[in-house]
Amino acid sequence: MSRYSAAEIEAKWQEAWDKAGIFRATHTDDKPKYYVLEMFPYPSGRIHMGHVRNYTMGDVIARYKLATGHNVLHPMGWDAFGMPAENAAMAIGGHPKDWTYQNIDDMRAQMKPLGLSIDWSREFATCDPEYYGQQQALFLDMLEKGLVYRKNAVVNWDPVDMTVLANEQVIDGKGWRSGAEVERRELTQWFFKISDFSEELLEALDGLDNWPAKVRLMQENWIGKSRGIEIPFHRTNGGDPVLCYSTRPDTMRGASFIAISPEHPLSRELAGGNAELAAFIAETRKMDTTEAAMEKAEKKGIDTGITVRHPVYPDIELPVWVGNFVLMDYGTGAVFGCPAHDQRDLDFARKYGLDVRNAFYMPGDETEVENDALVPAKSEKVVYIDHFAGISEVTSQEGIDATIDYFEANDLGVGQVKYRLRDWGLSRQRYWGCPIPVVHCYTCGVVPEAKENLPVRLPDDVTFDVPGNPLDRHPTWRDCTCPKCGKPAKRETDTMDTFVDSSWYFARFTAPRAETPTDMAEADYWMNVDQYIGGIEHAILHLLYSRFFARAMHLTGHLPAKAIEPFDALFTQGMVTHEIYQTRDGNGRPVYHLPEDVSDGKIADGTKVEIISSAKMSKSKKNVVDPVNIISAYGADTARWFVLSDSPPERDVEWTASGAEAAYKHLSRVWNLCDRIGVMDADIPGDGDDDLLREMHKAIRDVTLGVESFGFNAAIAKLYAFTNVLSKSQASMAAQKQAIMTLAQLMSPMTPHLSEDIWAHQGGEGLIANAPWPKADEAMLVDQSITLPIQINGKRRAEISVPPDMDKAQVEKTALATDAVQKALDGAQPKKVIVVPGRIVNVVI
RNA sequence: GCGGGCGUGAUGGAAUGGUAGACAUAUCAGACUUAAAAUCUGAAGGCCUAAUGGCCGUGUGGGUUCGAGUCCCACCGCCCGCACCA
Repeated sequence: MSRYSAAEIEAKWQEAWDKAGIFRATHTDDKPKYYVLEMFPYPSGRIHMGHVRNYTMGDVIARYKLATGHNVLHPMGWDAFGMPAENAAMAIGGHPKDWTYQNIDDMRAQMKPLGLSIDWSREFATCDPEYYGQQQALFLDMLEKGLVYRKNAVVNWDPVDMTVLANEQVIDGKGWRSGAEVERRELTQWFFKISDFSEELLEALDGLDNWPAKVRLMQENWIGKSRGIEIPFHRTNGGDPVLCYSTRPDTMRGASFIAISPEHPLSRELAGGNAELAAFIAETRKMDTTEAAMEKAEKKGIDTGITVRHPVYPDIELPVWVGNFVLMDYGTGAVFGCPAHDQRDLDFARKYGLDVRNAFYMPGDETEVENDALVPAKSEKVVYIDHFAGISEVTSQEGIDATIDYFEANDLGVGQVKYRLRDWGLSRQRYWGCPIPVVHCYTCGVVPEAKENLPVRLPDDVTFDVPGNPLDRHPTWRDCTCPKCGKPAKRETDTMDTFVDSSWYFARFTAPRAETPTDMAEADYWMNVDQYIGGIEHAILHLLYSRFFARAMHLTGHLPAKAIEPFDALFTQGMVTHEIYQTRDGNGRPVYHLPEDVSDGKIADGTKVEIISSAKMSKSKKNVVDPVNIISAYGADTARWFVLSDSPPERDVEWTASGAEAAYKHLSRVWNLCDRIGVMDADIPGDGDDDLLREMHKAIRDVTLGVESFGFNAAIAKLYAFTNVLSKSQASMAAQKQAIMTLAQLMSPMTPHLSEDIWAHQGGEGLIANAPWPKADEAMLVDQSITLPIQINGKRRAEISVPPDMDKAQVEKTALATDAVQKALDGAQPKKVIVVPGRIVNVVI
């Protein structure tokens, strides 16, 4: 008897698939196409279990679709630009390009043994000039269509390193390397006009039926449509009115101050003659640029001394403050504060001694607001106090609408629909990204690079020994000639946000070697992505940007109209987690240990480790398991089987050594089962063939349903159960052979190598990867009899065994005749009997 | 702070509003073995009971329903995103 040797069979079948070329995707019209895509990886150097889980899920779908007669496109590439390559160059020397391509080679080598059904002939990296050159062409087309423009925007500036910092490089308001206080600095930068598409991106969410509802909701909130009003507040002693935007104009009666952003033109103007104000504005510049930091920071303000008149209660004068919590990017950069109905405004008012005035009460409760703002739901009824539009007890929503109508009718303001969504700033002051293909001509100004000069290649001869962007100090690259007038010009030294690279790669996969960004015939055939799979962390930015890009590519003639929503179905998978093992050093600081260095809860020197509950695998906590080690110990099929079992795909899965071991044992059991069935006589008449085949058809039904609905864990549980039935079965060899071959087929999307081997062993024809998916026989799914639980007042008290097709009246009669029901009734009549056919009987007494 | 999600045995989890705990891990018992490992068989939510059986039980509190893990409301805890991380 042979033993299950994963290493041997996996290499063998991977070679067989390669030789047969069955995963090569070609455009043919005799089969329906199916495009399955997993979010491509950043080439950090090693694959991790999260990748294994993501690609295994995609592979299950791809292989299942192949077996169900589809022409499958399942590509893979590399999201290869980004900061880590530059950080590595700074930390350990070398060149970002060498580092990146080496990592890609390493990761491809680690990925191949997984046996994924990927068409490697379509592979590319976003840092290939062939890719980013096409991206530059796209950029120029978008520029021509007016989808790109320049404006000033704020960045995190490290005054010591003299460089722009990403948000993640700002720790507690300080630069991660220099430790210097980070400042906000304005630079002229390139923007995509995604805000022009706010309404469309919002409305189209409705059609994305196969996206998780939570992702659609998150995008809806991100776009943040609101109906409000712009109200000019006239200054009491002259000057331009202060234009405020509000979504709650119904609270106007409670307005007690105006707050403007530190970046508001009026703030800047006043700062000129007001040292205290100038200092305050300078202080707010030392806040980092993240929204979370802004929101969490203490709300501070300074009185400008200016006052404005309330538009409907002219005796009320409101002070104008500069507030660090007012965003210049949203609305008009100025708001009126209504402390009674907004907690933030209330805190601000209490801090600075400003008035608090209710605009409404709750019906029957005329208490003035003290410490808790009164913020009822918009659908709740409130009683407005002395409202100028004459309304009294209505919902807040009706109050808002009535107020806007009144303001518009009396020329006091203009109703406005606004979106929270801001334009997408794509400029990055970094080397390792796609160069923005424009030049700054000393004569003509900003001039797009000529298309025949693309790609604008990154120069290779750069160093990272001095801070800042190497492109900025590279004279031969930076200095160029103007494509328009031929006179001297300076190349744009900013590169593109890496989100640009990942916003259209799915389209490029349809024709990865095309001389234009896409080949319309191929894009028309392969688009859309039928199933997209990736992490929930991309729910907003990457997916929203891709939706915008698909529209932009349609407008510039690079995608057909049907592809403006590029992802038909989206699945967001959970993370792979692991326990954290730590000991303490002499100073009591934690020291982390790799799982492979811990046995029996101890490290090599015998010290006991503290176990911290499972968290996302991360290098810093050392709670990582290297897939390469797992594959060499147990094989790819075990790794694939385990990451799919136990947890539902959308939830986190905890990697445990015992779980991996169990997966391996199970696959060995299946292998041994196949071996046994192979060696016994095929003619032994058996017992219970019908029972075994009935279970087999149920397994076909359940596993098919599981694979189609991303219930991989449930499908695997069913496969365990069916294997248990088969291993105990006394059925004839013919029936057992049929059962094991079907089992191999049902397992083949998850454990393709083992399944091929069983298939070959049992004399199956060709490759199992090409074999048509089994179909469940309806007639075999019906049981001879079913067990119905009998409830009395909703509690289970008995059960009856009845034929599945017994009619309701007969079921009721049988149920009422049981001892438990008779005893409970004690001669009385039941109040009600509920019979749910095939499910349950409930007797209400 | 804002937006989104999750919460079920010792553990991971299963359950179209219809028998809560499928399947697996860990545990315990038995078989095989000189022994161990491996393998195979079986037990098992908690409490009470000799047993039959009963009571309790899906983060907490309330509600809808003949019936709630599932739907609604409030609260608690944990996780993710917040626009220059990918």
